[in-house]
Amino acid sequence: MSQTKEIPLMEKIVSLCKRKGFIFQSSEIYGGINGFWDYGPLGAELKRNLRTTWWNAMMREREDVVPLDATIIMHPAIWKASGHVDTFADPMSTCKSCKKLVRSDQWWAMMCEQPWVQSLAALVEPGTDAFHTGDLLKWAKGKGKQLAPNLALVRNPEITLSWLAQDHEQGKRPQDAREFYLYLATEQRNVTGFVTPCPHCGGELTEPRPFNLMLRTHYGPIESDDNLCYLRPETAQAIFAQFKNVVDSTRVKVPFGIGQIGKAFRNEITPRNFTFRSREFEQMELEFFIPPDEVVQLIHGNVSTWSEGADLSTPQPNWGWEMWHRYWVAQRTAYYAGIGLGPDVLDYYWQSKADLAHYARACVDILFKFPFGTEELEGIAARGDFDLSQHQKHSGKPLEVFDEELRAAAVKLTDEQRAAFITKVQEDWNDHNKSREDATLFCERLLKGFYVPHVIEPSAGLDRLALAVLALAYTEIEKTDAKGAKETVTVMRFHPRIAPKKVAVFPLLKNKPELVSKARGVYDLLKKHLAADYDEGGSIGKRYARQDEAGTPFCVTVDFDTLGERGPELLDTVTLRHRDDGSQERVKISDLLGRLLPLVQ
RNA sequence: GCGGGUAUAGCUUAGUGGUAAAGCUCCAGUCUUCCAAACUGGCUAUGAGGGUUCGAUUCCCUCUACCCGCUCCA
Repeated sequence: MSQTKEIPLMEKIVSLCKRKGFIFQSSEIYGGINGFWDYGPLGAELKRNLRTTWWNAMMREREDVVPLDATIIMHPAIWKASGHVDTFADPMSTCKSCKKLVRSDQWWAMMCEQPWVQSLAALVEPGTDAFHTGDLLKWAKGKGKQLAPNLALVRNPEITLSWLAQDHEQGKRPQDAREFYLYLATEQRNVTGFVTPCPHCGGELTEPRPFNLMLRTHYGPIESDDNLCYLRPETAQAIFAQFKNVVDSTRVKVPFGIGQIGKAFRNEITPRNFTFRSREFEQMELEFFIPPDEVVQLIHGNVSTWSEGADLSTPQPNWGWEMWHRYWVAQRTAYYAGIGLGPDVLDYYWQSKADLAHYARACVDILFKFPFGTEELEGIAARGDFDLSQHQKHSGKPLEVFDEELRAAAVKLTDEQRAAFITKVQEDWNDHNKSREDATLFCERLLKGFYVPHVIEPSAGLDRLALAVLALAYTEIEKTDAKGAKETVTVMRFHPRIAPKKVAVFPLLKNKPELVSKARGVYDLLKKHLAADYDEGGSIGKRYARQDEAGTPFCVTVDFDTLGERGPELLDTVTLRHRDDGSQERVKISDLLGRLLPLVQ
């Protein structure tokens, strides 16, 4: 069979996911539902394994992180405090001409970057809004035609400019540059009112429509505004909301973390790329609480900041936020390497100051090279004390911790040292646009031993990780069969730790009862400790191929040697076959678990 | 939400205004001593709803889902 066209890799992966039971479309028999995906038998195991690796690496194997499992629906005030009610309702406009989507809050910023706006700005006298109608007319017929073809000024310069002239005669002039562009975009002002121009082509933008990205529901049987609530758009906020309870119930001390794995929901505008962006997804989030640098300074007399090559292996008491942030990037990188995602498939994107949310100090995205592009797998943000402070403010409940060392250090300060410390904090905070009052209050509490911890947030998407792992595992091998015909076989090369099934057991032949019962026995032995599979259908080669597609790293075959037919030295030994190179070795049944368990755990 | 494309079995494809074909997969059996063997038999499909028509999988409309762009960033 000659392949007439090359099927894109992503389509092959989607097809395999369905065929083998990794991922199905949600509600498929009813036509499916946009942005929702189900995990089939193999996918459910795969995801569970990934979840477990995160849980173990982030919590079980550490002394300083504890878990939480909070509800999906929480008090709606949480989302007010976190800012999601506001920021997740971005109003958007569509251009009636070029159909592009524009976020209303970014309209002016986009405008300023456009060549047509910049070339127009050159015609307007800086600072005065003074301009020559002749210049504008000339622009409209020349540059404007190329740069902003759908702008009213370009399509119909005389009429458009007449409004400007008319207002001008009456002493009205555009208040600012923004309004100036509204004039230039408006042709029939008496009919349409002012038109907002599309930054891309100058065409007319629709009225902004709200895009609320949170899914809503109501608690209680009667729907009303009083019981409106949201399905959480992230798991993180529950951690902040329960921060105090965790601190009070577990004897944790800063620095420490709270981790959580759970579902989150976002009404994405366009779910896309298979499960990569879906409306219901699972997050694995850690909020790691650290002392503010000011606290570290006071207790230790210095703050360790990051420099190239700094040792990030073991946390130090004098680490500042920057070190902790880098530390978690290193930790997460090591985690990914441990499940097979090495440096060759990962990338990092350090957000620039302009990209950062206003409260964030730094954020790095860990990216994976997906078949459809290099996209985010996890974000690691240094969020300062924004979240806890917001909840402290909105709830009215103190979310500070008390640090005995801190108080002891503060007590030792002389009055001059205290004053100098406070002045220094006020200056530093001023540089970050924070008020002097806030700084003073912060110092007051701090010198008594109280502070609101800062947070480093490694936040990973489980579904994205599952997709990454599927994409990475997918391998096609060209084979030539006995007749010389070429065929392509698929092998899912999962890291053994995350493979859905660890081992499959076969009798060499299914019509020999002795082989079957022996193989069953081996299967019963293994399945108590490993995700194991038993198969006696088809030929031995077919069974290997089936397991290769499922990504099972090991197959065990019971043959006549196992029964001792060729002598006692091979009695109770089996063939252990390795997925990736097809190699085989002879292993005693009693040694199997000892061999396999270390490889898959 | 807007624009473009797609929709036939579990998968990959064929085909037709007159009741859908094939390969692979899957299941059962015969056989088979280690990488999708062979043989026999079997299950399974025109995304949903309307319209035109004597008759629609085929033509038209609507919806849904998927893919590509605008947008988004766990």
